[in-house]
Amino acid sequence: MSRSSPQAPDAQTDTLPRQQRTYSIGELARMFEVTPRTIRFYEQEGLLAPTRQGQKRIYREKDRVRLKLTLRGKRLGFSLAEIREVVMMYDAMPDGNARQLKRLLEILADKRANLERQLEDIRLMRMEIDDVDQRAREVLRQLGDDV
Amino acid sequence: MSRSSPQAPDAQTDTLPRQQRTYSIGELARMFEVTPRTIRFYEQEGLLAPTRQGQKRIYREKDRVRLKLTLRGKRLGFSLAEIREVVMMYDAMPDGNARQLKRLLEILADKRANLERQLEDIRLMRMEIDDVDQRAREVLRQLGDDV
DNA sequence: CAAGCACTTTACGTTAACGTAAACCTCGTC
DNA sequence: GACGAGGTTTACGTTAACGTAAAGTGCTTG
Repeated sequence: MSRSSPQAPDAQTDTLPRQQRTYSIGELARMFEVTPRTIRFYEQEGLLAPTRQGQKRIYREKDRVRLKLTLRGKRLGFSLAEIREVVMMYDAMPDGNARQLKRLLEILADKRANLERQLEDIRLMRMEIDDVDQRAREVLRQLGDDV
Repeated sequence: MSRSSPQAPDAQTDTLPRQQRTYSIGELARMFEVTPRTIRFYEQEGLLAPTRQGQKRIYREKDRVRLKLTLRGKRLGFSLAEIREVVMMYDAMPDGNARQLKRLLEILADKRANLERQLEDIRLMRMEIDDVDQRAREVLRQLGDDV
């Protein structure tokens, strides 16, 4: 699997097949509308593992994807610890022992259950919002006659 | 709309039409699997407004529903501030002026958009979970041949 | 009446997830 | 060679959402 690293260190801009593209912290931050601080924090929490070029962080596709997944998880209300749990086990999978793998399956089932409940919650909350919306429009309409 | 309050202050147990039932803080806490502290905190944050009987808090149906909605909102990752915003405006609706109502509609649209994005997030995350699950089972199967 | 619940208030503690500030490199460029 | 744009580390600050502990109230039950 180890591919000989290309010796051209610089000269990348646009024509790269995306698998080899790299990103600076600022780039990623703009892409996902977060601050660099957030990205560094996620690294510190073990969610990202960029390489270095001198002292600067270099992010690969893998890191970008991880960041995306992390932010998605956050939007769904997962804690960074929960997210890390899955992500790290995913990485440890190839050489994972059976116990670890079964544990992973458990966690996944758990997350899935969580998602299902969220779906139901969304359904219910939608209905309530629609309801409130209706009423508000009603009142507005009647107010309109007055104005 | 004002119904004369029934004079029997005690003697309630089971036969009440649920609209008149009241709850203690402990009851509610058990019902929703939260601590009394949480419920008091929500009151302090303006999400609940129980009446008092002496110094004890008395919760009505309305409070129970609010608590339910609040917890649902929390499961979806909303902050208490966001939840309060909607809940309070909902209460202020009947005599709401047009500006307030339009603001409410804005907020609702916002929440709705949020929910839609969450739906998409859930869809994607489900797929990824399914994927990881698949792989894990694969590895487990091959490991099974070995064991 | 002592004991035990269930409740109360007050107040300080804790955790997660960053924000913010200061002080320092390291380029390209004017 | 000063400087501005990006990057770095270190470290303290902040906010939300409660937890936890202490000390008191009020009822009812042995």
